[in-house]
Amino acid sequence: MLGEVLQARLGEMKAALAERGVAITPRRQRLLEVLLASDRHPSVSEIHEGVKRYYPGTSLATIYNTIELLKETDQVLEIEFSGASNRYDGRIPKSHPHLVCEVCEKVEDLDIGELKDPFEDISSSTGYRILRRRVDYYGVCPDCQGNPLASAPSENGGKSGK
Amino acid sequence: MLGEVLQARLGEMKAALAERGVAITPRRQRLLEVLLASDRHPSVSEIHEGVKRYYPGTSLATIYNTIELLKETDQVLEIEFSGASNRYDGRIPKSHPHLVCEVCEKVEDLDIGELKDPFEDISSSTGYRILRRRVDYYGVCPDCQGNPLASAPSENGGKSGK
DNA sequence: ACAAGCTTTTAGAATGATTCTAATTCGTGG
DNA sequence: CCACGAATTAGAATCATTCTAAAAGCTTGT
Repeated sequence: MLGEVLQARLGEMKAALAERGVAITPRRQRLLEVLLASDRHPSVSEIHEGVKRYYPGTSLATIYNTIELLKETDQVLEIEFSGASNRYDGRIPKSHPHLVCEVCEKVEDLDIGELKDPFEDISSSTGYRILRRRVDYYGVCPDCQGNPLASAPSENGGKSGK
Repeated sequence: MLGEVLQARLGEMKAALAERGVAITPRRQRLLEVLLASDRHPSVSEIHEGVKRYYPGTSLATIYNTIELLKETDQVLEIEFSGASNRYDGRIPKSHPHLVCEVCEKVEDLDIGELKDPFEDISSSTGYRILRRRVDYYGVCPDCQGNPLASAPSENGGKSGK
């Protein structure tokens, strides 16, 4: 179960998709729930695993397709990485800062009281039409500082080794 | 020719590499010059092209290898993209904000008077050891707002279509 | 000049995330 | 029950990046 804040988000996402003219199929419903259930900023393959637990035959392409729809409707925030899988935030789809551990690849929300969003300033001083912002801090989380391999997601110490 | 500020940077980069114990080979010298000569935040393949003009047989692997050395010595800032090539800033290797045009894939430095770098604050409030920061704004540059295809780097409108 | 032992470079294969394609299946309205 | 568009699938294709093994280049000591 999701809790009422997340239930509200689920409703928003479904409404946005419906508005866009696409069906909320069982797989998509499940995908949204998996996305919202985790605060880990899941990757496509983590979401795939979660959906497959209910709908075993589900193809990866379905996850990519639906994520694309969510991006188009501004219902998910994509956090891109070049050497590893992208990560997704369905709980808070608008730009906000993250903390990324380079050892265990954890991605956390960083709560700092609205750092004076200079969207408008930047837009007017540069002439750009600003669509989104990325503010992320990269480092080593407390858990990984003592035992660098303890929380590693794979046998190679956390580097995805694309 | 590079101008004296960039000459100084070139010297720093070479010193850092030498300190690290690697040779400044002709190819590497040229690579550094190519990297510094452009304010376009070149990709690996752009750098490759620039080096090949002087040393035609140069392999892509050499560029990747040397970029890796520069990263290890904090002499280049890597700006990662998941659906396109990474971009590199050799002129200002420490974290600083950028403006990214999603149409023509231009990457520009954004000069806003040091936005109160909260490295220490974040470090102490979260326990993370912060290594670097990413602050980038994504949008559409003035050139691309009128004629969306005019500045497209490829025939598909700027999407690299990985 | 030569050989040993290093670093650098190379070509090509391997990897892995993402996207594309064509075919199949599903669901709904008639 | 059928037709039609949307959703889904398996697998191929793409592309940046990394890896590997071999070849080439330097440097030092003789």
